[in-house]
Amino acid sequence: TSSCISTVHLGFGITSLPFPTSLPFIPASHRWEEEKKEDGIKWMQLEHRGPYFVPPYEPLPKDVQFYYDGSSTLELAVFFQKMGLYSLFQGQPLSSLSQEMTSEEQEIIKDLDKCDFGEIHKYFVDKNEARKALPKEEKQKLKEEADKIQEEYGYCILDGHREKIGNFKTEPPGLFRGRGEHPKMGMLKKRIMPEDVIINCSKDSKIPEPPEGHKWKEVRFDNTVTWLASWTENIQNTLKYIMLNPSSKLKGEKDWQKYEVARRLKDVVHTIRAQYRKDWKSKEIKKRQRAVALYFIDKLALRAGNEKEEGETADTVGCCSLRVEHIQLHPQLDGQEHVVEFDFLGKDSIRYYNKVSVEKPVFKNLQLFMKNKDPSDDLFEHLNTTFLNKHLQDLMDGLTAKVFRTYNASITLQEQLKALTNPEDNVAGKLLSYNRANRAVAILCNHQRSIPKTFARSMQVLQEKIDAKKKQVEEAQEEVKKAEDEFKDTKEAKAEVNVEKKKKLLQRLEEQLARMNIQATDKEENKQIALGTSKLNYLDPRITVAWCKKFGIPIEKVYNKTQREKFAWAIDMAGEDFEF
DNA sequence: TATAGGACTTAGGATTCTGCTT
DNA sequence: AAGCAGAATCCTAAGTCCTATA
Repeated sequence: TSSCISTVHLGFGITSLPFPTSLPFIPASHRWEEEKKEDGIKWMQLEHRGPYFVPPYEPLPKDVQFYYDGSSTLELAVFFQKMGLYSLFQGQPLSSLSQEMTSEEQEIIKDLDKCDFGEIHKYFVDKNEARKALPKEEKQKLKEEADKIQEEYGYCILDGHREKIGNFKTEPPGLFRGRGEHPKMGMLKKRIMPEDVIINCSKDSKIPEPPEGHKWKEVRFDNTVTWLASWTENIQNTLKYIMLNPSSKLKGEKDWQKYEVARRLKDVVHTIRAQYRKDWKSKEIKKRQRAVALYFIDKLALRAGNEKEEGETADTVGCCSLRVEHIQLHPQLDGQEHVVEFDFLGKDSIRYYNKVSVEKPVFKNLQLFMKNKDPSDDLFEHLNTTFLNKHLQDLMDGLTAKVFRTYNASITLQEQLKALTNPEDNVAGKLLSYNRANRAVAILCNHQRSIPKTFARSMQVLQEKIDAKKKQVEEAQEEVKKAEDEFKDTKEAKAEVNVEKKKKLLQRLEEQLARMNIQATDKEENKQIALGTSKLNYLDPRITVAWCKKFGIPIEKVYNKTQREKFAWAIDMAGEDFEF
């Protein structure tokens, strides 16, 4: 049941949603008039230039050779070294690659260890160096050329407005790099040709021209979807799309709608929690499994966990697809009762590791679900995301498993901001509180990043600065003492002034040291946590906007240009008393 | 009811840019 | 001018959830 978009003229062109928001929206400007759209209709006019095709393969100069015991050059060899994947394939069979080689090549190339990419590698390293060393004017020229492409292909017209496109370039051919232990790692991703591409636009628009001598696979006029072009990629045989940038009205509206659904969950979440607690004792095992899974999704912000085709992707799971081997039960652990230890790979093969004390019925149910099962058996064998989401839909219109993540993330930010922000703090102190609130959410959602390569070094630099500052503080302390002694001896006014002066200096240095220590703590706490994902996808931007307004923080301190563009709707809409 | 296909959001890593220090 | 670190941006994989079909 998709929501119908009705028409109310809102400031920067966001049409209103079918459900009311708690705050009146005061239009900042009337940029355009909207026509009412029917249910499921996404646009009335769509015009664009089609995708920008990445430059064709450039053969290597004759003197740059790929060697295999003897010698031969092929495009594949270039991908190999260019993507730095060679080492991943050493000692492995060439099965996925052999289909890309000519039979002649297959006859020759049997063993990757005998492949010599040295010259090709050097060629690209040199080329890269040369590019970096280019004079300023040359670099400027390249920049202008890129800007021109962006200008020509990077925008479309949607319902009379020029909108930025998110990804207007076709993906270049290369070796597929999946995340984690991906069975298709290293397969050749084919070049996208115009003949592969479906164009979507409006009938009466200027239909994009395919590149000289080529044809589109199809041109269609489907205004029930938002994509501009699509093609099927050859690795997983799935569709890829060209879509609008998050700054666009279409995406902004959708984003707003997402948070409104999450806010509606806020009103009923207590009922839902009462319901699943009741269901823990249901006679039907299926209901019990659903209730325990929902508890995890709510409490731990786990993803739904759809089934995946085995052997096609890395072995990762979400809530419904958890297996017995992914949890361990501890009746007692570290002074806590009913502890569940989670250890599994989630989206992007990011490890989820957590020890959680759960309510007793949950623990008992888990023991029941695990009884007489192998480690590789499903924990919730009667459950899947369809069944769970159907149930959620009955509990609230538009409710699905992922709404809990949005809801819990946003409500956590709001609560944490309330708890952590000290009105007496300066801007830097308040921003630290904001980051901490943001971090609480990132931890909840398990948004991780690899520790930056430069982390240890930059931490060391900071530590050295702290040590130096400590020394300064100590010296200043001695200075104060010296000055005090002198004053005691002489009782001169000049000496008294000096004491005050030294004390002030000491105080300033101590403050600087405290700030540095905070910075170091912040850095350390943040090294493995990615704040960006929650900020961009889970936190209702109106909470942030309201917080900024309330405490006089300039919005640029928390949102960069791109983020301000994406959240333009919220910046216009939210007052300081906005409540999620 | 199961499955496949389709459309869309969410995700972390790689690359590029920026602004500072040396 | 070069070198660097951190921020911003780009890239595209990997999820969710819906609909159509058998």
